[in-house]
Amino acid sequence: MYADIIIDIAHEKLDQVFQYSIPSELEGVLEVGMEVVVPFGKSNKETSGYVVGFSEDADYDPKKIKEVLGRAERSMAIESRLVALAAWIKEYYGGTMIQALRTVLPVKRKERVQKKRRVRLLLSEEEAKKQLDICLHKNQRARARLLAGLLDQPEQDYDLITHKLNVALPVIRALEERGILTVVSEDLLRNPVRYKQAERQEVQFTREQQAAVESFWQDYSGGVRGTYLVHGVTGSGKTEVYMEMIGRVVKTGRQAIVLIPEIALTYQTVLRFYGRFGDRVSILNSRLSAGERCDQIERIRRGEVDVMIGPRSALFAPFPDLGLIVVDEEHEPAYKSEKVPRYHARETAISRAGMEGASVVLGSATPSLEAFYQCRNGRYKLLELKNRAASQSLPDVYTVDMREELKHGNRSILSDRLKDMITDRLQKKEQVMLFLNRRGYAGFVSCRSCGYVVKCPHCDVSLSAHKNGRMICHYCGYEQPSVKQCPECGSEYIGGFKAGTQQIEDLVKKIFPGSRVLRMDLDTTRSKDGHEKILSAFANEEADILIGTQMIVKGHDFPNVTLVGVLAADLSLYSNDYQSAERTFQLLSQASGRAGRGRKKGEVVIQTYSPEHYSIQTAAKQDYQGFYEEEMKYRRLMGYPPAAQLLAVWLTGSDEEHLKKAALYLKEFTVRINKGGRLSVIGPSAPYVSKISDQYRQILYIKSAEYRFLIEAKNLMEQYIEMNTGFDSLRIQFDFNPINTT
DNA sequence: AGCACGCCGACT
DNA sequence: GTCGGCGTGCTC
Repeated sequence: MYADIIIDIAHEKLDQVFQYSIPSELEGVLEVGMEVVVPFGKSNKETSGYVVGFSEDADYDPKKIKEVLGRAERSMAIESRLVALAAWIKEYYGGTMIQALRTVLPVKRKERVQKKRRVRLLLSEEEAKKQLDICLHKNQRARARLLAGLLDQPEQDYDLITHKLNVALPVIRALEERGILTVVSEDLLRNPVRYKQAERQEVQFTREQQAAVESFWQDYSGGVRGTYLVHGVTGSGKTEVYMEMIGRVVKTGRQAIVLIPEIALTYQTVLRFYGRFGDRVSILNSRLSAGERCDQIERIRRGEVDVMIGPRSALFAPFPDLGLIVVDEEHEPAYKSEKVPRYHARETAISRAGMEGASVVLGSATPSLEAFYQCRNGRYKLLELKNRAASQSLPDVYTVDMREELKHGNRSILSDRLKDMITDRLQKKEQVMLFLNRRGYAGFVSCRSCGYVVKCPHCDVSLSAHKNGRMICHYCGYEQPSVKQCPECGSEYIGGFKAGTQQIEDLVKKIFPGSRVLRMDLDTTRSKDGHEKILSAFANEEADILIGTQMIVKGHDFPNVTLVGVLAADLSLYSNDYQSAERTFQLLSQASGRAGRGRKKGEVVIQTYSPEHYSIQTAAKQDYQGFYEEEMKYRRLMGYPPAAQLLAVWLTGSDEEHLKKAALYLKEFTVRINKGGRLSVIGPSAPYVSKISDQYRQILYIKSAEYRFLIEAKNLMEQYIEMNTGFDSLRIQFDFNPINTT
């Protein structure tokens, strides 16, 4: 029995597992995640490392394997628990242990950055020049380079010098001994987040809010830990509920993490938390510099922080006694990591909470099917907020059948009804949002006359039109030629959707001359703060109409918006993945939630070619349960999550033929290991984007009733890939219950 | 990262 | 020949 140990994740060259034998006194004592001391290198220097696993036999010359010396003196309990979480992530999502550790312990590498080292020249220019001559004379090239560099600029960054001048540590040390230069390390723990005094608004809880808090607190104070789903409509005051729960947990001396999708981390949200918890709140986000982030971690270590707010990565805040993790907007695809390990923050939060005796509170207006499914199973507890807190009423929603518009001879993107309503709002000096639903659009083909969409006969997802005139299913690889006529009604109005936000802007300006129009999409938000500028201009009523893609439906309340128009609601409905209906329901619900956030009542117009589709009908009625029931029927029938579990295996390589062959071999292997028909294998096939910068891609799907069978299959595939050199030139990644974010 | 090894030019 | 500096490669 050997222990697999990682020495130091800070350095890439040590980015591997080292095997050590276990002395008898440590047998049974060592656990995954434990910090140990081992002899390392030629001088057997005592170094600390983490146990990341165990193996029966040696992968290395057994004569050279050394023994673990013992447990680390001041082994930090928090880090051990995070390493254990990394081990769980590796097992659950695939990838290497090092990748998992990097995800979980990003702090380690920053410890050095904190002690920023600088090299300072101690001699005068004259003396230094003399030294430089001596060095040149003695042919000490590295020293000369260093001196010349310092003559240029007497004080420089240590890392900069070692990299740019290509000087190694011994050179610097030698000169330091001679009193020519000195290495200064400054400890810069900068001030924590700029704390602004925010007045705390006293809130009166609604009966629903109160009930949700008490239901949670009754369990928590009674020692019961669990997972809760707060299902609350937009404007129902979910944040207040979280803050009350957190406040009570913090009072017991434990800490809390609040996860939010990165884009939703607005200044306003943070201010509300500051208002309540003062400077015992900290934030982590991508806008903080590496140093600032490191300081926040240090503050956590010193016990100066009770509440950490941040995106996905904030989940790994090293709190000593974590009591609660809140995952707001739990359904957001941003919670799924797009890098290996492709972990899902919701599931990982639940796993961490389980390890540390904490509870988890999920929140959403449109819960993911996964989360609601667990409520139905009784694994999560459902807490409902059905009414808006400020007693605003929910908007009225109308659907417009665009097939009828075509019949009446209106071939424009805007329906007559929407045009009339926009005219009305312009007169009343109220504002309008037009939302073009382009999420997940992947070239599906539909009939504008009857709404028919060409689908894969095996997978029940829409086919993608490719430039070669063929239509392909990206799940199983089924292919057929493009259609010129609708197979259903024979109409020639069949094809892909072509209009973008630019065309809509032009059209709106033409139909409503004199109206002030703002457009928000990737083009107009490219500049720094472009996003914020457009939204605040619209909030200041500098424009009447805001046109945009899904980015306009998130956050920001515009009290004067009384009309929201959803154009082409179908675009996300027929994107070629199994979650398209769920995405559509979420987007339509969110878009509707933007209307009528002020005193005036809001209205929503949904334009669609498929008004009969359940995701559109239930979204119009704001009927989540109805949607859930219908969607689960489809997921059960097709064996998609959460009714079953799905594993995507991505293969990437530069040689297309070799890649395809390897994908087939891997498929055959999975068929061989499929004991008792627990797995069903689909593909391999080319994904919608089948080539990125000359790297071809293939994808293989494996379905199973239970997640653990997929983990088993993943582990066996990893072994198989490791053993067969044919896979060496390829990159293979596992993605459990994949989420399509394109 | 930190250490040893081995190459290569300079000098007793 | 030997000494010392500097690049390179390895660490279970």
